[in-house]
Amino acid sequence: MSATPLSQQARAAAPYMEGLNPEQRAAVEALDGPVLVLAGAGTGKTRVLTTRLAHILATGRARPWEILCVTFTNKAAREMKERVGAIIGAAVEGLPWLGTFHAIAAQILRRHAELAGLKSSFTILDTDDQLRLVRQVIQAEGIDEKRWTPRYLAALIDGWKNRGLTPEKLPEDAKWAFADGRGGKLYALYQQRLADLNACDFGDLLLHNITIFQKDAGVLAEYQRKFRYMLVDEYQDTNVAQYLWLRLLAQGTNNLCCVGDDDQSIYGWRGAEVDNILRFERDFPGAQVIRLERNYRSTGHILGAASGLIAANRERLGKTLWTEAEGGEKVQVRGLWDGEAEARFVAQEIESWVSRGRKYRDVAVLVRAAWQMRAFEDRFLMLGLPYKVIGGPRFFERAEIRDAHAYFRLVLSPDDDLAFERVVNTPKRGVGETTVRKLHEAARAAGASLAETARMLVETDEIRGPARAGLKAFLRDIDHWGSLAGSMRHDELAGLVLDESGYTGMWRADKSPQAEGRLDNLKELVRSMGEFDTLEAYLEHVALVSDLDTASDGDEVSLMTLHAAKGLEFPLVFLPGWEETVFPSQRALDDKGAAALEEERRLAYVGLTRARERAMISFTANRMIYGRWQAVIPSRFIDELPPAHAEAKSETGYFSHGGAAGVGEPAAEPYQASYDSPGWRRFQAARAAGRTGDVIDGRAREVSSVAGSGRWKPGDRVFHDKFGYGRVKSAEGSKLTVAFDKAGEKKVIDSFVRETP
DNA sequence: TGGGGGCACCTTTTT
DNA sequence: GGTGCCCCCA
Repeated sequence: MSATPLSQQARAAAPYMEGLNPEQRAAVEALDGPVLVLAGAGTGKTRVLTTRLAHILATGRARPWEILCVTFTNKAAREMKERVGAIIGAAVEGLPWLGTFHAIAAQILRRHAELAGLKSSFTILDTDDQLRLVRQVIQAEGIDEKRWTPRYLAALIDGWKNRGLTPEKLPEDAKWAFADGRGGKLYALYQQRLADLNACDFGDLLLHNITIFQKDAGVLAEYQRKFRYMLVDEYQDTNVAQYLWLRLLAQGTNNLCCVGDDDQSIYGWRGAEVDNILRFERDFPGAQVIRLERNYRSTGHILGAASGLIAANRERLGKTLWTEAEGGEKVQVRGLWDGEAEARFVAQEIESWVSRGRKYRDVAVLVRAAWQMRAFEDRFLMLGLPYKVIGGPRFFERAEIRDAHAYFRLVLSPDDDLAFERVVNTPKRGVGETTVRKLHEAARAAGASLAETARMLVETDEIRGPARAGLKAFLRDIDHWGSLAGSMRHDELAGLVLDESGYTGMWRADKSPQAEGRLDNLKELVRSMGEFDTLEAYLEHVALVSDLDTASDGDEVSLMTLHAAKGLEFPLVFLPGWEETVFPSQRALDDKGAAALEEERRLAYVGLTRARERAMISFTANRMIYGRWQAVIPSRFIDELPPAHAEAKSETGYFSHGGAAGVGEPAAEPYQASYDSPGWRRFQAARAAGRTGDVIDGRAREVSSVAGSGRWKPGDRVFHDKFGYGRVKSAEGSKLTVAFDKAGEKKVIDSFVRETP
């Protein structure tokens, strides 16, 4: 027997390599120099990433603390830790530099805070605190905050930070984006306020890192030496600041491996630059590019439909995904009357799926915007169909949780002005706006914190009456809790603070229906604190994590936005609301034009590629948006689906028989339309001619959408989803009176469509 | 100071 | 349609 080649021996010695395809193996073994792994949807990206990490460790190329591994979400970081741990069987605690961009940047910043003008105990502000601070800066400058809103400035500052721009580096023209050229000054003032508070916002974590690295060559060199291998997940979603940060660090060993998919870049509106991934080979000369193109997730038709769709994008590197699971079901496209009909349809399909022995948990409904969820929730609740909303209101962003955190922050540092301001009058202590303004002014004059200032003023006659008593009690409480901090378990202390402050009492006295839920949340909060060693550790955690783990493994349908669905997969996926203005979102198109359209298309691509076995797209003719009826036309993305992989079906007859926006005789029998059916062609023709139906909101003051007021004449024949056929009796202003054939009664209705002759 | 009524607003949201 | 916010009044 001939000797086994060495390479094969090495592979045999590495069981974790078992089952990898050649591309995946190449991505794991390309260890020298920059590497870009273009990993299409469902091609085993996480597997490659974790195996690569294990491989680096197993071959002794680096020790655990010499690897930097960055993800975007805590969930991804956690999953990675678990999977690496499972492969190498070692204590994954030994991977201290595996985490999110922000967590790692915070870790580095705490070590060198003084180089950024902070103390290492700095607090990390959330968006709410950030907004309040921006408002204060605007007010202090005497700028009209109606005309120039804090929200807008906060968004600008965020954008600048995402692009790695400190106030000093801000280009002249950028300053003109706010308050007649005062944008730059306000930005600088905001940064000064942050420094005074020993605080930073999310954007600062990376920005300060970059500043430190650029200012102090010694510190940079330390990290460049330390990180012998660098791995980055979801590279297509990095922003300029993250790119700069990575590039600075990578200049040491140059062993940077980025994994991503340009076709799944969907966070451009948050500052992500697809350009980073498109430019990789130029940014990192000598880079290897490895494509993972074998898809293990979806059927051939689903993959074909998704690939056909994404091919319409110009800005992409290009991949050809393939699968051995050829065939399967074509992607189905359904036209429906309105959102209610769509929800009925989806629910019915789910029930029939389950009646065939499948699970609710195998199903996901993916919407473009959160408001679309309501119609589905209503229907699911009515039917008792089990579902869960993923990524709903965030636990740590709820008012009661943030109030509680403010109390905890005060216990640790009474000089935390933002926390002080937040809860000084919650519950009511008679300390109103006037008193707080007085404190602010005095604090500014004295260069002291609000708490310090309050201590002084309550001893004078500046503050009198209930405000004085309230403040005194508040300060006394803070001191009292602070003195307990050393000697008590922090979760017990937390419960005590919430009780003694009267905060839980406030909610107990509240008779509104939400109050009970808020009390539950507070209880859950105190419970979850027990999982941390100290109050400080807990607060650091919540600052960098957006939500509690709500890992429920119940048998429930998942309802979420397309954004929230990235990284997930389901046997059956519903993609409702594929209508122009909804998806692609008109708002996005208005803001950013062609680039936004490509991003919307990528979002559609992400949606489709979540499906393993079956994908169902639907659209409606009438959509209620913000209480307004709108006539809508099918999304252009539907036209871009290759007919070889998608088919249009209709059982309602709305669009298959439709003249305009699906108005017409309901089909006598379930009607199966294909892509070139007469009904589909009529529908397209009506759409091309702009005849999309006239829609009236019976209660609105004016006729909405394409409907022209006064275009209705007595005798017009109309069709309504609920009431069937009818004739217009009178049309005065926006009020229409219609007699329906079936019911034979006159009635003003919410919406209907005029039949096209 | 605080509550109630009127009114503008309204995408997506990894940290 | 629903909600958060502002203003006005008690």
